[in-house]
Amino acid sequence: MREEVEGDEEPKCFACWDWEEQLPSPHELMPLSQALITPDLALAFGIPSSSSAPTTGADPAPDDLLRGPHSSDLNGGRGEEEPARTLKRPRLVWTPQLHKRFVDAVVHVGIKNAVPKTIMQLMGVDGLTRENVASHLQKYRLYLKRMQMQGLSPSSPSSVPQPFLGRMPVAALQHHQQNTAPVQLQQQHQYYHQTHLGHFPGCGPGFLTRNMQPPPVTHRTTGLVPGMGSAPVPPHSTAAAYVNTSEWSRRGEGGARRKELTLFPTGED
DNA sequence: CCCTTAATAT
DNA sequence: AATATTAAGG
Repeated sequence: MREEVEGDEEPKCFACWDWEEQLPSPHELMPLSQALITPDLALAFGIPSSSSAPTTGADPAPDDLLRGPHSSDLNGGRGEEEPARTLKRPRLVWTPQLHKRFVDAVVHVGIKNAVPKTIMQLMGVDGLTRENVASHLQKYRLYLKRMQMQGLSPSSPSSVPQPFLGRMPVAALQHHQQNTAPVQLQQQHQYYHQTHLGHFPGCGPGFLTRNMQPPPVTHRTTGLVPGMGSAPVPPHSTAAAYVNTSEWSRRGEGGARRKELTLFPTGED
């Protein structure tokens, strides 16, 4: 079923935002919780853009990218949106901001209710799919599990000998009320006011430490990783590992990497 | 149907 | 390596 369509490269690459240098400080660029996806994609997928009406959800029809023969209907009776045919959405890039939002949502509802759908809704990032979240959640859980294991591994031959991390700051796993759910779920940006979870290891020495973009370290000192809230970054530790960077411009030799979707919430942080 | 997990693909 | 997708089981 997976047929791939090759050869849709886009000459444009926004790979170089220099927001690190000069953020438009005036006010937020976006009102709140508005996902940024390339317009092309938004249209192509008929993703409900809160800003512009999805034109009846059907298809505005520009199909720049897909020259598809717009067959009347293919969904045999299922009159749904079908622009998404043959199109692959770019891989989602979990930026620290996005991840933060994810973690906040998880913590907010408590582990028990933290299922993909709910998380997705709470995050209120449009363009985010349940699969996106599910996949991330799966990984996130593995991460948490490892964290726990380190805490209590009395005699496991295979216990990971991590030099650091002698504790298990995993807060989400245990506490948090059995939130039966007063969580308001609406549709649009649903970023509840974040529960001042003062600190939470959104990402530790193993999670999102990769494509971390250097946050606007204007005056915030500390190499705080946006994704981990204000985790107790060891004063001298390796926390610095995040300065990575832009894989955007490196890593791949020839030139054409896959398109990536970096939708991100207006980082309200 | 949705969720979870593991395995696998890209 | 990070995500996506799928398969299988609940």
